[in-house]
Amino acid sequence: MRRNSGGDASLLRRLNTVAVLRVLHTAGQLTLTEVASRAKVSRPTAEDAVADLLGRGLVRESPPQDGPRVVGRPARRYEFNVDAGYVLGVDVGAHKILAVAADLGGGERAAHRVEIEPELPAADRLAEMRGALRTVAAEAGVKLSDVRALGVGTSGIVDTGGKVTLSGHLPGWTGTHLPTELSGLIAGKVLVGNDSNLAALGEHWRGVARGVDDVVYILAGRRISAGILLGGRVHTGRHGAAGEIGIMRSMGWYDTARLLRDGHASSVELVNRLAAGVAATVLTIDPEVVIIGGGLSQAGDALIEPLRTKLADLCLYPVQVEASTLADRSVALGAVRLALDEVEGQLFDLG
Amino acid sequence: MRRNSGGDASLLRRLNTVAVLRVLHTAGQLTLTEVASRAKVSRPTAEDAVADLLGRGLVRESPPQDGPRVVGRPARRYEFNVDAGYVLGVDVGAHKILAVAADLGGGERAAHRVEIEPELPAADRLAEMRGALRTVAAEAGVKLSDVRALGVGTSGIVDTGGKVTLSGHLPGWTGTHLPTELSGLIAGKVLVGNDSNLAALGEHWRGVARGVDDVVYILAGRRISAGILLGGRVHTGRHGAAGEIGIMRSMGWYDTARLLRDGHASSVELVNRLAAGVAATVLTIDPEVVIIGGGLSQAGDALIEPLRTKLADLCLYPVQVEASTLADRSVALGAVRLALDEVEGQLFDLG
DNA sequence: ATCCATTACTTAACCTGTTTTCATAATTGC
DNA sequence: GCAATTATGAAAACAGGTTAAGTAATGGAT
Repeated sequence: MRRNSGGDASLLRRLNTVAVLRVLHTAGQLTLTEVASRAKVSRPTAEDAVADLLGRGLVRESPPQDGPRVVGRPARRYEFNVDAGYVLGVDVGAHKILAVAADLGGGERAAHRVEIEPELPAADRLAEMRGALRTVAAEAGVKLSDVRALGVGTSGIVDTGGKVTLSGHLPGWTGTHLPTELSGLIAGKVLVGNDSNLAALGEHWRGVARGVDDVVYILAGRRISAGILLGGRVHTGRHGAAGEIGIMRSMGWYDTARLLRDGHASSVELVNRLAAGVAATVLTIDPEVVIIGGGLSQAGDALIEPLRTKLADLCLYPVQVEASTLADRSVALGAVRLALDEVEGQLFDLG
Repeated sequence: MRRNSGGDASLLRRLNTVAVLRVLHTAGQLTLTEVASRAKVSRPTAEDAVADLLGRGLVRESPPQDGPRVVGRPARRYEFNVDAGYVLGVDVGAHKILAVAADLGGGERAAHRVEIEPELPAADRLAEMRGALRTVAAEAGVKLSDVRALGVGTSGIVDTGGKVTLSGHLPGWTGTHLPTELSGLIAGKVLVGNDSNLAALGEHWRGVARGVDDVVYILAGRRISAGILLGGRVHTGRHGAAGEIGIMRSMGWYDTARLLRDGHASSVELVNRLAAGVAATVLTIDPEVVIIGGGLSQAGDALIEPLRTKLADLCLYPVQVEASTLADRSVALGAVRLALDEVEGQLFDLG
């Protein structure tokens, strides 16, 4: 909200209205008196703002409380209207498409999963994706015109405009401009993110990284990449390629993955190579927590424990290492969160 | 400036005053009409704000223009008062202490350099530092009571509170809490940063990274570490250890440095090992530019050119590689910038 | 030297929005 | 039914910003 220009009284009104909305968004149901005190405005101002927000459908009156009555005239209660709009999030991977619908409060309304073939051409993949999004919206009872933003998580490298500039293993996927392909579907904006970055965002929101703002998420499977959250925000880098540590020579992940597939690699060697790559990232970023996700994370403590030990040896400071708790839903949830961030930015940054 | 509470008309006044100050800070000399139009307030409001800022000494009237006169009543011109306060920056290293004094406009007023012995005990090093700061202030004609902030750059790992939690080669330096040691000296706040981070900040401000917001600065000498700027802000990490890539096993910098000292390492091997370490950081961060500084950077193009080639080979995207242009002044300048950021934050975030 | 065009400065009236204050409404407990 | 308590609503007071009109200072033309 870094304004570098001034304003008149109408700015003040917008500021106060946003402050009231914010208060109602973070707290649950509140009386006008509570709203006024939390937003640090007088009661009449709070009343004005709430009336305004009611008119715009962003706030609604809560049903009467059934709790123990107290003395005095009972106050009306108001709450953020989570049905003021909806967002969709979708994870499009090699083997599956997972779409999730949520309300503006972040409440999940529906999820829909489609299994697909890795070899599926880009056009068909896109068609499946559109179908999954339509289905999940229908299941949630959400009209696509009420969808305020759509988050998309995809493997590969995504530039700031939402174009997939490099995808190693999805046929024809490189060069796909996802906002163009999907913008006709919904009313709102389309936001695209790299899968490991969105997985990090998902774990930050609903998973093991709740409350932790500096996070590295390691997506470990056939390939390996890292998703990076700094200050709670996704770090994408100049080309959107931040965290693409899989091609690091010294790490030898390609070789390891090949050996692993052929059954030649011992788990000790696997852990050592994984640890070397993770250490490079941890030493660079110095995060608070490292989350292990992707196919390899299904190994559970058998992988995590030795990795912890090895990492403690390689790094300057011990770093918390955790397994993903959202399994293969983390990317889709991160996509939802990306969409929610966009909508909340619109709601809170002006009026 | 993320306010989550509202306000009354007095907030509006503070907002407008800050907007006017900002306009005057970024532009040079402006007439009231220009101020009003740039700050998007009416002329009387701009006049009020300027009068207020004049009273607080943050703005001053400019001397009459000597340019070609135009028709009409000549306007008075106002400018940000760079003498409203001063900042100091100091780089304390193994071999030297470099202190710089600057005004609030970032103009350098004096610099003072002291050569010291690497073995100097911490107490003596602190004493030399205080002396250098007093000297540079005196040379600049600045009273220490007018110093609004002091930035300190030191090698080693610095936590968020400004304590040196780990310093490998300065005797007794580990555990030094620099704000405590130096706060009696000046009126303002003491801010501490790691040397490579501040070097990155310095290059961003006055060096080769001007206008580039995602920067990795490689401090390469006996030891190696990286300073990281993301979105123009220093990234320190959880423990302040972000960029401490020197201990990375796969990189073998320790060995290389030893071989180098003994004359056994070829420059090819040196470049290869350096490139491996830098690539690990570049792949993780995906910065726009990599700056090579420290002792090794004196090799100039003989180092930079092969490094560019090797990095292009190791990384996914070609990254711009440049030699530091500030030589051994980058840390001190970064320390000045750190102090200026603090002061500007105070000036602009409220009134 | 005087007057005019031009631009800057100053002041007063008006508007928007917030706060304070006071009166009124709705509920519980006796 | 009445007192105590708490919420609601309306009016007056206040602060700050904008618009608009008048005043001051300068260069150039006559």
